[in-house]
Amino acid sequence: MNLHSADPVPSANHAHYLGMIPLFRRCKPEQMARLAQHAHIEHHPKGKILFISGDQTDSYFIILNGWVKLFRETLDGTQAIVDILTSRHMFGETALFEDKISPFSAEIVEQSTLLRLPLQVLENEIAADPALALSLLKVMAGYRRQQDQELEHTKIQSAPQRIGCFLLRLVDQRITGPFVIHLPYDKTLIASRLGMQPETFSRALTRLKDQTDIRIKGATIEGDSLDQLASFACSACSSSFPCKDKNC
Amino acid sequence: MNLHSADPVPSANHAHYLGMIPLFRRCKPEQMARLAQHAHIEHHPKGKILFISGDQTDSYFIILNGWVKLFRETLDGTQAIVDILTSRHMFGETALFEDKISPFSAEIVEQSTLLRLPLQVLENEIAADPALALSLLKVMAGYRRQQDQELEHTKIQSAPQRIGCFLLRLVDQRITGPFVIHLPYDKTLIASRLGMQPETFSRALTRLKDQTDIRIKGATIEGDSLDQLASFACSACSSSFPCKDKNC
DNA sequence: CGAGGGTTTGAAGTGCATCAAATAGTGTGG
DNA sequence: CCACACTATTTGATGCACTTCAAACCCTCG
Repeated sequence: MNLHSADPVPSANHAHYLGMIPLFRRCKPEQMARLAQHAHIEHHPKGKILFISGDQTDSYFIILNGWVKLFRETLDGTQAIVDILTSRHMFGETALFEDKISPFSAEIVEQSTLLRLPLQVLENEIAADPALALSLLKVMAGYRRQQDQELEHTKIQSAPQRIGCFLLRLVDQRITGPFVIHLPYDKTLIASRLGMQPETFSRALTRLKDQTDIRIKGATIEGDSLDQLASFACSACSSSFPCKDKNC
Repeated sequence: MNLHSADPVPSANHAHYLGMIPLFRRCKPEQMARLAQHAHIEHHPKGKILFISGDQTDSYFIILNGWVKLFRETLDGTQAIVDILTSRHMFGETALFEDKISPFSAEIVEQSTLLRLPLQVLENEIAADPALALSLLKVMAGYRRQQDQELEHTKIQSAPQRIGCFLLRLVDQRITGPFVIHLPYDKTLIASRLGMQPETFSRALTRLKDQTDIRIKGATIEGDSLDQLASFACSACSSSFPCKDKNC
């Protein structure tokens, strides 16, 4: 397996990908071209560490496909997962405001294709374009709200409720009829994403099944309506269902 | 007690306060004057609710003195405390990126003097001045890192460790000799700030005392060196002591 | 088929929450 | 200055949720 392969296609072609993420949605074509000017595509195998918390870094990334885990770890090796991201998510841009030091580590958890972009160019564009700065501010405010809710959840939701909330974020919450959910990655990884042990996850999922009407077959979960799931999961949440922005 | 008293002094005099907070430290005098143009000073008694999560809001605040609690609550009344702030802290500016809806509630926990400022003016200045936008981005990145660490702490630190970490944030971490710490507010409030019950706080503080060399007399805590406290509290933390920016 | 990782189940332990009650501390009016 | 009321804090007893350790099971893939 190749650890990293660069794509020879000219950078201008990569600008197209930038339009997929919220931060750059309103950029003008020439600005996108500048932002993408030194971009290149990278393929990474499962397990690859992109960078370590505390590292100096010059790049930020957009995920074209695959899954990436952001985490921090203590001296004794315990991991605290910051987030797990997939297609159309961006990461690493935070380093721009931390003296180019990344506040977390990043690891590929499913074989992934990434677009690597230079922080320097982003910095220049932000300094010159208040609209882009405002856009990034909005994105950061969103991160913050998401984190707020996560904190709230770990404090006041039970393990089964956190799982229910996690499941709700995997589907289109507007659908009213039957639904099918495919767990996007390992149950073990979901468990640590939710801050619990694999054993706890397994048992909590069983409890969730008993208390709602969902059915579980391996990594597939289905049910006849989201209502029961939502009322179970969201009863200990300050925001109401359906959750804005898929953050329960 | 008066619920709210406006100050008659012209707004230009208030610009001086803006220089105290990181966001505005580098602003030019005329920009500060514009930012402060509709500011006014408010005095609020303990218990006063400034605004409720979900409220439309037009103002942000700078605390001149006192203590303010930011929190969210669920349908059943459980509170999740977002932060507790004092002099030289700013709050409420997040609403700018959330359609002027505040994502949390704010309550005065100790009689406070606040400077109330209009969001609209801040919005205008940011849109016109990339340097100010960058400054706000830096502030927001700081919030994010702080939250990240808080999340990590609630997940992997024990109650006594969280208290130790909280204490370390109250002192100048560079001092090497004996130290004295005064708890800034109610133990009950500290407990909920740290996401635990008052009873748990009391017991955890006792356990912390047993495992380190600190001495406790009411709201005063002292010891001969921070080392032992730090090595106890920070062993389950991804950042190392002394903690950058007083965030252990 | 057999090896190995992911997942589940069982049993026991730990830490925090909860309920209840005692104690300390603070401010009040007499 | 004292007694009282009220709140903050501590202590005790008990319960529950999650963790930990151990082992079984299952599923995939060579």
